Amino acid sequence: MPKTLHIANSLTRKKEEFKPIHEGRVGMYVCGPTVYNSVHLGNCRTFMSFDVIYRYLMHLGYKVRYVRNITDVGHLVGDSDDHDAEDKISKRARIEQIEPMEIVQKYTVGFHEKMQLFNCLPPSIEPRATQHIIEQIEMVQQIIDNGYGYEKNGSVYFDTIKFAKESGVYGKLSGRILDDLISESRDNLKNQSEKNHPADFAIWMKAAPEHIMRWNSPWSEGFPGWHLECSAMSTKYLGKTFDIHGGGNDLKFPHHENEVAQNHGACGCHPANYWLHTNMLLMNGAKMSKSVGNTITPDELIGGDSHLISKGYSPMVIRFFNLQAHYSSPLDLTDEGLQAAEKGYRRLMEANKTLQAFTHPDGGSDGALNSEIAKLIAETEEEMNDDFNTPKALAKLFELASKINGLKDGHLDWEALADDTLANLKQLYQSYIFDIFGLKEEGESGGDNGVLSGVMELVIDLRQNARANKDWGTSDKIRDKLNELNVVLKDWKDGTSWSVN
RNA sequence: GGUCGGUUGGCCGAGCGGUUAGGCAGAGCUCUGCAAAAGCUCGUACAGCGGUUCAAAUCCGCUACCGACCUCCA
Repeated sequence: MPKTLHIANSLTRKKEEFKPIHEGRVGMYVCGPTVYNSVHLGNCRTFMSFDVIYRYLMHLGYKVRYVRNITDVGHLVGDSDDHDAEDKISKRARIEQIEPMEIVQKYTVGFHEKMQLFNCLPPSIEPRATQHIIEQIEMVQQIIDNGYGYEKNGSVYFDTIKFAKESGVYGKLSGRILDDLISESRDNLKNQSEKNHPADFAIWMKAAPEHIMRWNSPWSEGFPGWHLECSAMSTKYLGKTFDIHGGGNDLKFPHHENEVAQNHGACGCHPANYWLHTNMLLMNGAKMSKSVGNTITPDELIGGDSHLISKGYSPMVIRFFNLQAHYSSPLDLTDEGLQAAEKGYRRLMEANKTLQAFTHPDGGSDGALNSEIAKLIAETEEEMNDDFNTPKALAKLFELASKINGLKDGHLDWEALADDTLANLKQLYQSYIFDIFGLKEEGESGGDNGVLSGVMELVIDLRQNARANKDWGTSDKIRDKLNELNVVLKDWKDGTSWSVN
């Protein structure tokens, strides 16, 4: 387990020590959503994963500039380089019979709501493609000037084959083999319209007459290619070369590969030192897709409004569920798995409440328990340094939960625990659960001015009297009735605690 | 078809050469008026077949399944 942060770099396919370009600072770019529809649950997983990465980098003391774009133009339906292909936003606008920018607004707002629900921190900058048309046009020009772009009938294409041959870079990220790309031409050269080669891709597209979203450019009235926005905006806000580029692994090809090509083509340098790819969210063993019939929206998952699940799961349970798997592994969403996560989440939160309420009876000494706990604390940190291993770090927190419960239970001896170890443990739990994992307490009404707790104190007191008189009828009635109201009573040796479910 | 990756106990999911992952579920016990919670103990694993090694879930080969990408996708 490493003492310093190590990251699995998709570019090199190796785990490497993380070294930022500028000491103490990190620039991170993550491909955001195309806002033509409600957010896909898979999007949420990716952004939750990067949220934890963002939070952990800050925890390590880095000043992080986290850029996550909003794609609001250029993403086409179907064949991406076909003039008749429709822009995703435009298409939706036509269906809903409103302006494209109304679509963008509507689904951007919806996206932000979901991000907030899942407790994802907003990125430092959230640039939109339509706000950076000028930068994109400039980049197209640079690519042309450097000999990697060519214009045909108002559209501009990236000369992939030329770039691939000259740079030796193309295909590195996604593991494509250059020969395969080149030989592709024999198969479908015939039906290519304007491109010199099927592997070439549009960086500027001339708009068909009926195309609504269009801007003036030196080549035509048109719109930028999808891959271009990320190159242009990452360069603008993070520089020509920055630290981390992230996204779902389904973007590796062609999106990220083409992004790399564009950056090289424009400025002759590699955009990011470390590439991170999150893996897919599966539903009952397969990637969610409409044809398989295993899709579920965030709202349906939370509301329990789907035949795929037996009940609704809260956003924090879903977040916890996500933390139990490594970001680079596929995660299978199942009803049983979610139920397990729900209980695990509660157990962890309960342990934290117990822990934070601890006061050390007497300054303990350095016993076996002390070193055991100190070791687990250190290991938690090291697990996160190992490529953000949240499931492993979480496992350590659970091992610590046993210790916490043991102390509360009287099973473990306070004498064997030193004051500063307890303080460290409190600090660890607090920062991991809330700051790094981004979990939070749920179902807390708040703002009742302590009325509820006052009432509960009274009720528990009355019930305590009944119990003292062995009036089990009354005491059980109170407990049962409260249970119906989702208030759970637990009788401990030294009193009764309550919580709202 | 091509290219990657995966196959771990009832379920989810870590580990990637020697050591308990963890969560959930299950069994027994302790505590308790009962319950809940908690604690203690326990069981069932590394797809199959070969190989390398003192030692393999972990490395290599083959086979069988599964998935992703190759076309829009987080």
